[in-house]
Order: sequence, then structure tokens, then C-alpha cells
Amino acid sequence: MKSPTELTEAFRATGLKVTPQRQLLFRLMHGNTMHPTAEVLYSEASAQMPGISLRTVYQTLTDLASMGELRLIDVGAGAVRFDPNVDEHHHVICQGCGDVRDVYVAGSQALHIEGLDGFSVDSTSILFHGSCASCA
Amino acid sequence: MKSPTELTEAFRATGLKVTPQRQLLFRLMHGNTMHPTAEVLYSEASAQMPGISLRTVYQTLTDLASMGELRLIDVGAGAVRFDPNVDEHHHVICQGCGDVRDVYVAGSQALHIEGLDGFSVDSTSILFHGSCASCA
DNA sequence: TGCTAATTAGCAATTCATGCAAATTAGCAA
DNA sequence: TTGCTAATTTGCATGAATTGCTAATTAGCA
Repeated sequence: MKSPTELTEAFRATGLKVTPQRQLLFRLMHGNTMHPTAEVLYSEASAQMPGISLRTVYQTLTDLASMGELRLIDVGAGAVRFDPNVDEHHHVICQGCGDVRDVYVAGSQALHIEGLDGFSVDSTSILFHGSCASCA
Repeated sequence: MKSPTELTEAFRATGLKVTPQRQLLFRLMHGNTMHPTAEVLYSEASAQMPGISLRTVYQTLTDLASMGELRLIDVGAGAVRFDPNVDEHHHVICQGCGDVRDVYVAGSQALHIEGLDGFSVDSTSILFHGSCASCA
């Protein structure tokens, strides 16, 4: 995702307001590799801005996602996670502790797929399930 | 998944009872390529067995899943889908109508993954997003 | 400084799924 | 065939995650 400064400009340019809540979330997400859920971000945001609402956190995150600045990750259990890395990449999740990491898969856009039955493919999401170094 | 007859034997052999509700779900799922949700199966089951409870449908499906007879598919939106195909395979989902198909990906277990950072991988789930022939 | 559309907060509502306890029943044994 | 008992089913309550709605607030511009 863009930097907080760039996002500020991009928002204003589109007629969107740059509120303190949004700025805080820009900062919390920028460069964040934790793949946090909305609840996690809400508690982090609350520490810096008591009274911010969970609703606003959800709102801002989904807004950023629909602008293409965040990627939503569904790991199959629990809440959706948000990822500021919007490059072509995929994820591993530790089945022990739930930790998620970004991974890069060579040739993930050129997989040989059988059984497409007329479907055309726009994008590919790969989720690897395994164990992290601590949980192994 | 095994055939209804084989499942009947397998259940009895484990001390589990073969109730009419379970038999119905065995039949509804066997060879089913629709990737139905629990709600869909509940309405199909209700047509043949009025009064069957949604709770029982969920219970039986998750029991079958934990026996390895069904695969759970999370497509990132809406309810979990159930798949009697337990071979190594993956899925395409049509972003228009939500239709899901099984697909086979050559070499999906030998992908070159970068950034694993000490994680070991046990299994891989690939979800392709696209459009089906009708929605294209 | 004021205006106005955008945003926030906060609570209700929804969706999907599981927990629980009472009533029922499959499968076995006599 | 009958009765027993543990397994199962129901049905309702509960829970987690997320969205809908609306009044109150506020950013950004004139």
C-alpha cells in the first residue's frame, strides 16, 4: 500500500476526507507484516486513540481494500486479515499459532490447470498450511 | 468419499450409529460436485425428510469431514462448502454466480516457495478466481 | 467563519456456526 | 421380541465476525 503521505494526497484528490482515524490506520497498516485482523487493529488503534470505533476500523480497512491498497486474506478460520502487501504473493499459515507470512511462488500465474470447464481465471490465491519454526 | 454402503459399514465398525439422517446425507453428498453449503444440503435434505434439523446437517458434515470423508472449502465469502472429492485437487470460483468447480493442478505439491522463513508446509490450497462460461 | 457533504460512533441486525440439555433411537444382548 | 444404554437428534440459546443504519460530528473549501 502507499505511504501515509501518499494516501493522504490520494484521498484528498478523490474528495475523500483525511480524518485522524484514517491517518492512524494508514500508519498502523503501512509496512505491517503481521496480517492483523480488524479487532487487532482496533485494539492497537484504541491505544493511541481511545474512543475510536470498531466500525470505523472496519470501514476504513474495507475502503482501503476496495481502493486496492490492502489485500484481504481469508485463512479459513477466524476473522479476515488485512495485508498492505499488494504485490503478487501468497501466504503460509501456521496451524499451531495462526501466524501468517507472505510467500512468493515462482510461476504461480502460469500453473497448468485441468478441469477448468470453460472458466477463465483472473487471479490465484495460494494458501500453504504448515508449522512455523516455533511450533514445529 | 466412500459410498453410502461403505460408510454404513465404516460407521458401524467404529461404534457409530447409522441413522436415517446420516444415510440421507451420505446419499446427498456421494458424487456431489455442487460444493454445497450446509444450508443448501439442509433444504435438499428437508425435501426428503421434513423435520430434519439444520444442527444435524452441520453435525454430520463436520463428522464426515473429521473422518476425512469430506473436504471443507472456504471460498472467502458466505458459508463453508463441502466437497466429497478428497483427492489432491483445488478449486475455481466464478465471481459472478459463485459456482465452484474442482480443478487439478500439475505440480501443486512441488511449487517453488520463497520466504518460508522456517515454516514447513503440510498442505496447499489453491483457489482460482474467475468467470464461468455463463457469466463470462 | 460558515457551509455541506463526508465521516464517525454506537447500537441494532445479520449470517454462519457451535454449545447445550432434553428427548429420541440404533444396535446389541438377553 | 423386549429392554437397555450410549449415541444421536432437536431446538433453542449463544457466539463470532461483520454490516446496516442514523444521528451527531467534522474536514475541507468558499
